[in-house]
Amino acid sequence: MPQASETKVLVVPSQEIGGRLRRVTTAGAIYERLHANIVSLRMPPGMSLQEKRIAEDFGVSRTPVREALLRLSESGLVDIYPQSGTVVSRVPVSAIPEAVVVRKALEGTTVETAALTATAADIDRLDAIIARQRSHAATGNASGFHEEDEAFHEAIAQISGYPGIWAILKTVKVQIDRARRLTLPVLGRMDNVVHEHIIIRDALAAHDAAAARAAMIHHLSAVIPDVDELRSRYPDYFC
Amino acid sequence: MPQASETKVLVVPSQEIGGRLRRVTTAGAIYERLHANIVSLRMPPGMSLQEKRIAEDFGVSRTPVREALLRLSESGLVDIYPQSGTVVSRVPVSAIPEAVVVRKALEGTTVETAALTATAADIDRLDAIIARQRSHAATGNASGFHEEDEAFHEAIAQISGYPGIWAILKTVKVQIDRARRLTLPVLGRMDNVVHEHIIIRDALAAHDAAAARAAMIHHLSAVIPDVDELRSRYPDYFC
DNA sequence: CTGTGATAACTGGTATACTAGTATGCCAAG
DNA sequence: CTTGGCATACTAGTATACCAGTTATCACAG
Repeated sequence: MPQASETKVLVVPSQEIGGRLRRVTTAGAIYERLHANIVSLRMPPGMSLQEKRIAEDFGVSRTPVREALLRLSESGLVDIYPQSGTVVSRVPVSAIPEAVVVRKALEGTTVETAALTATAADIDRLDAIIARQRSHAATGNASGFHEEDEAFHEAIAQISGYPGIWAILKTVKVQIDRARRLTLPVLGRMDNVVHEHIIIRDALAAHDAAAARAAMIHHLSAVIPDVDELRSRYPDYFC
Repeated sequence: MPQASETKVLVVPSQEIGGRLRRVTTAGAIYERLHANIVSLRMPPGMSLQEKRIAEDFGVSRTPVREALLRLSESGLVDIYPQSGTVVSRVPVSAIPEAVVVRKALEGTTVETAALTATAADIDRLDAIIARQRSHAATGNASGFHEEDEAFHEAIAQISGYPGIWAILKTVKVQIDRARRLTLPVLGRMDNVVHEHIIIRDALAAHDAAAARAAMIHHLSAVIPDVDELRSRYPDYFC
């Protein structure tokens, strides 16, 4: 029962320094936690959730828990059946290819634009991310690797001048990430990813929009999880 | 005070027949209403909202109102300042060009794919939509026209086999629509839209993916509101 | 043994009460 | 007249209580 790992009482920092003057809210903190648990599959698809139970685990009332669950349901990570129950959503198999298509369309555009506008400082930023990612690949730090992977793609969106596109991509990526988490991390794949990132970086540095787009499309095509195989191995996790 | 138009008590149908077994919830109904009011600018950007006030107007408690406002804040239509207040969000000017870019990228892809897969029945469906839209243009029915416009673009997403992409587009379109609502409806523009739709339809019928994409990109480029002009005319509505 | 219906034990939805930050305006001190 | 500080009247965030469906159970009739 994965939820048992949440028995510790939630601690909400009274103030968040992060530039924003926005207070960290209990509901938001719970959202973050549940979100992380679902994406990491510690709360697997199909797991039933109860507002009351979660509230007790976190040591808060049902209200903030409820708000967190509502947000998660908007993200498609939980399904709420009124008066009946709430479950961690199964990964909709149809969403996987769709998500890949969206990524190709959107990231193809951002990387193309970024190729035209990238400055030397931008390239330096990408190099720093790639360096960190390479070291994580060397030490087999999968979560750190994934973090820098996201940073790389987000950075390109920012360089392109369309940072809001990354927000869209994050919500789309989530389903892909859940499916990918089921495939055992292939160590060799990490090195490939780094290599593909470097190709993209080089195209950006050379201001070659077409090459950048092609490299990005290729990169995104290489990471499609084999849905059929996953579906047969974890039938309960998909729908 | 636009909110005065909401003094009538909210009526929640006890059951929704719409195929889904999902009960219509008070919070959902309030969300729909507020969403419509914001997009239609009956609640203009910058207007301050209060949970208590809205709850009284609808004749319900604060809870469902609060849930509706939380969903709206996720959609970027309201800004919630904890312990301070809630306002209808200003249209972020930077979001307009970004939204157009997203539409081009995503709809360029869907229309391209749809060109390859469209059946005769699909084309008939588009023709029906176009016919209705033309009649709305003739009678000057702006809201009906807009409805069919959305139906046209949604239909293409469905034909392409990526219906989920339309869900993304809806959330993106909302800011464009708010800005566009400020420009007086140009009657001539409606006829242009119908004409552009027909060009897209013809390309789909001919299974010409490249022409379809080009027609869609052109169509989407033609409807960009003049942000600078709007900004100077309605300074309070943008940020 | 099996199908069926009353019922009890859940679920999430809503209403209300309370807490704790925030903005505002008044008043006094300079 | 300006300005600093404090009292007050807000706001949204959270806790609790209650309501209305849904589902599972189990006794009982066939």
